[in-house]
Amino acid sequence: MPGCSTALTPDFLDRYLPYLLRKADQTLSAPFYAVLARAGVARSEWRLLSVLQDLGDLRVADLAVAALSPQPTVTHALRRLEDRGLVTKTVDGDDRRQRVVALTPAGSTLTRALIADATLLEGEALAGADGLEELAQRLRGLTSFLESLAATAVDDEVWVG
Amino acid sequence: MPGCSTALTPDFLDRYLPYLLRKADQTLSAPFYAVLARAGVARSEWRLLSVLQDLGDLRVADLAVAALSPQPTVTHALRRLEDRGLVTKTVDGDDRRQRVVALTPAGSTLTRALIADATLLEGEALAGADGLEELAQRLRGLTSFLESLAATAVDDEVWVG
DNA sequence: TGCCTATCCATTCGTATGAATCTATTCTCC
DNA sequence: GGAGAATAGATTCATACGAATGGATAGGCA
Repeated sequence: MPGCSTALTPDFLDRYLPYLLRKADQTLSAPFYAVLARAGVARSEWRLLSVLQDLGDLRVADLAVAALSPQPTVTHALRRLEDRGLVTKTVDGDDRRQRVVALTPAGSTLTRALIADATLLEGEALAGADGLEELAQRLRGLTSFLESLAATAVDDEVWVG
Repeated sequence: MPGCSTALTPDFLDRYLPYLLRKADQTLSAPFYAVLARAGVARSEWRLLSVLQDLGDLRVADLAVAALSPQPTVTHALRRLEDRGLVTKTVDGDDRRQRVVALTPAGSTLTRALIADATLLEGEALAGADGLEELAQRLRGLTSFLESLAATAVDDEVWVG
């Protein structure tokens, strides 16, 4: 009898926060992913567009951080978006290594439409669910807690080595 | 002046639950991803291993659902894991279309070690954070709420069309 | 039984991904 | 001012990804 059919860590996943977070994300996002597909926008591209719409023009590195994506992935996606005329990249005057990314009017229009759809779908999906603002608050709090920990760890490394 | 530098939907992301979920996941998981990289296990593979360890032997389709991954992605990853001797696939006796996936002893050993690391890292990261069990509870509740909605919607489609 | 449909999983194939690396530019400090 | 370190971002390239599809098996029904 091959394999180890007994679950040796029962309910690990059911208590493992990353799994729960990912599962909630996927379940909640599924309907919107269909919208994106119809619009011909990849998920990685949507992340860039929504960040730009929300935060305004950004350098590539800042965009990568805000969009939770690795920098090369951002550069690739930006080229696709640029080819479609949805964003522009302009060399920063002060530091010519830097490129400032901005939505074009067409990009902004598309993004605002997508955000409207996302908001609508989220509202529909979550109608009847309660404690959402508290959930959001907890998630923000958890993330900033973790980020402050990471910052402290980095500082420690600097001090130690 | 190219672009639309004004943010027309300020704070959309800061209220958009999928973004918050994803951000929390990435921030929390980052240290463990380094562990996976050292172990030579891809994230998609880790998801399969942890599900198998947690739930026991599964058919490919069930594995895909539980691991939150598309079925072809699961099939690809399973081949890699099989090549490394971490899982086995056996044809089900009753229904010969089905393949039952099981961890090998080596796969189970590796997975238990990874789960131990994950648990340890999560514990370290979350030490000092409070209200975690409530957060987990809310996430489970949100997901099952969304899933019941989706089930209802599917039923509706059946009735209507 | 024979046919039609549904289901399970594998495969194909074009594209996206991201680790590693490279180039260009700026900063630091003597 | 010039050498070396540091940083921004582009590029390369091997690989993973997943939508679409195919092949095999099972179920339903005449």
